[in-house]
Amino acid sequence: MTVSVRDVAEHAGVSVGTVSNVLNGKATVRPETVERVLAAVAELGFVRNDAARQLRAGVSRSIGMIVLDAGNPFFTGLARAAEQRALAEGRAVLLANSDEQPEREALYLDLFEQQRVAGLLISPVGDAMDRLHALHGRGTPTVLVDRFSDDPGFSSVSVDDVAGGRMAAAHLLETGRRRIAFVGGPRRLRQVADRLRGARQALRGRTDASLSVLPTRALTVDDGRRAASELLRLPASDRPDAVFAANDLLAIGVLQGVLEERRVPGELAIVGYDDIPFAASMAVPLTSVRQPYARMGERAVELLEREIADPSRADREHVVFEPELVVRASSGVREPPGA
Amino acid sequence: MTVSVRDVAEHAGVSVGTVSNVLNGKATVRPETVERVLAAVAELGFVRNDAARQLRAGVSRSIGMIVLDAGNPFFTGLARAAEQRALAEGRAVLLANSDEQPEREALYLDLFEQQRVAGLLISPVGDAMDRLHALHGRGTPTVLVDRFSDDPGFSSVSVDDVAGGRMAAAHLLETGRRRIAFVGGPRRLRQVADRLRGARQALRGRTDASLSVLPTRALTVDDGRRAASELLRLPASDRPDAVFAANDLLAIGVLQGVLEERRVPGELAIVGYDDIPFAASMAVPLTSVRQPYARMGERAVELLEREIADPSRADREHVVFEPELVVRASSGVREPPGA
DNA sequence: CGACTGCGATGAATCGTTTCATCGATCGCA
DNA sequence: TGCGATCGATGAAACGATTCATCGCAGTCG
Repeated sequence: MTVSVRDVAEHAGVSVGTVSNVLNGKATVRPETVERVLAAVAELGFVRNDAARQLRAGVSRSIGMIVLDAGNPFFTGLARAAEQRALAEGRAVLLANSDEQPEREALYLDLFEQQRVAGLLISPVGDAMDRLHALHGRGTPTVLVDRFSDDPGFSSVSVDDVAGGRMAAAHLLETGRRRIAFVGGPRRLRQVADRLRGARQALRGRTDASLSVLPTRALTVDDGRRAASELLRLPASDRPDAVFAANDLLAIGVLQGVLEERRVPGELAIVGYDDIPFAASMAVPLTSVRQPYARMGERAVELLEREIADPSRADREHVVFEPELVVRASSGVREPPGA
Repeated sequence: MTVSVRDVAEHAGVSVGTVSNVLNGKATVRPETVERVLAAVAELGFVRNDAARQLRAGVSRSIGMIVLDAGNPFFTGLARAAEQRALAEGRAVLLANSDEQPEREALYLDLFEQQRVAGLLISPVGDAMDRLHALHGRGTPTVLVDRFSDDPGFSSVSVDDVAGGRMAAAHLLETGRRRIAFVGGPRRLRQVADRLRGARQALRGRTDASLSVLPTRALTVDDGRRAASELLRLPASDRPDAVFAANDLLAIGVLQGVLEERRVPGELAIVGYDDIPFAASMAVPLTSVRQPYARMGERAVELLEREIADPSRADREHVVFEPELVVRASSGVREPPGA
């Protein structure tokens, strides 16, 4: 049924070892022999069996990447940059989506470890550190993405989410808002917890302002809509005058839900997080905290390559990027012309 | 270094065959033996080597999926639905992004074939049919996605893009537009060619209306912006009064580029394609042609499973979904309340 | 002329799992 | 008691590519 190196060898009148050498570009084969082998490969339609190769070689040439939400442009941008960088290194990136569910994350971790991927990039759901340690200890190079690792065992690439949260809340305070609602969840996601923490820091010591928390099940547009309808059901006296959403998808959902009944930004200012490409062109352009996702993806692959090349534990590195506040109309500030 | 079944067998005091039987849930093992083996597995931290398993079994349990643009919410939605459906079947989906580039597509086709994936879902870039035939002939079950196959060799799941294009253009004509510009490319993408063809059909026989074509390099927001600046550079007499964009990303780009200088929809109506979740909440909510991506993804996996189960060539099937026009403000029609 | 060198090519051993023919023990039944 | 059937368990063979010790041969040198 399947064509193997043995068939190719026979057809070309050489040994299997020679076929393998040709396939792998070893220098010790005479040009005319190379040609004969390649002709046989083409004629028989031979396709290398990667399982057999890997079995012998020990590891694959792919790296696995597990993101929290493949539907979020932030993560697809991150993945795209990582893929680009990895292809330059001759590696493919296999993308998996944990969907913020620990079970799905576990499933893909198993899959990737069984496949003996060369390395792993992951935005952990939150309680996966034990599993990751185990996997890491068994020899899978791992880099945490969008997650600062206090753990010296892992390299990581992250953005200072506490600072980002602080910037968002400070901006709202500066522009006169006093009743801020944080919309986001689940709390086990570090990103969510940190952004909330940052917002709390900005409020610290301010007796004239308050921060309430409206938890969501996930970070999606739908959850944002649901949050909006909850906000609208509140009696006017309890209603916030600003929303800080844990990411742009939520912010967009809130915007959609609130837009018909309430004036944004007049009565309700909105700030999101991630500055996804769509944020700028919303019905009310969204103020957001920008993360340099392209550089993050590249840097993550670079750290991973370094660990793959030398798994000695000496040189773990934690790269922390600074977020940047991008002010647009949704927070009630005139959009600067040309922005 | 690595722990193998042999080590587990030794540690549990059984044979390798028994370990394998336990691992695969074969019924012929005594419960207490099962327990002993599982204990050894846990204690030694054994992780099955998928390469070896596949080598023996012949094919993997994953299916490969190659999409044109992982940054497009339409494709991520499609992939997500496919993944959901495949997980129910006990299979993982490995997602790859051809980025509309034939070379990247070829690279991932090679990768997936070498990995002997159980099946393949693909939105081909356009000129890949020869390669696909070869791969298919060598035994990889394949289903074309978002691409009607005139080719009886492949099952396919698609939307009638010609009808979609017709609907979009007809809508613009009905609402009084006469100078329509089609923005999209590259033409080798069947989706682009078909939507344009549909638009042409709607214009057929109309001497009072015209359709010009503004080609783009790809289907991205950036290309849409570029197209917008080209449109704005035209002398007023040549300027179109409507744009039909080949997908929503382009349409959003056009909207962004045009918004400051020109009134949408007054002077320029815009219709997009895909109805991605962000379309409804744009600065000017986007009229678009909706595709049922979730059902498409599910159906594609179902067709693929059928072909995996029985690769006999009798029952290729071509599922064609009907698109649906969703009218919003960007085409100059009042958005119905509550929509 | 014989020993030596280096180039090309060889093919058996190897990776870790699954499969399957086989075996020993236990049990039921005549 | 003896025979076959059943249940659990065994372990060698097989999957297909890569590796590496080895070999034949031609050319070179002393």
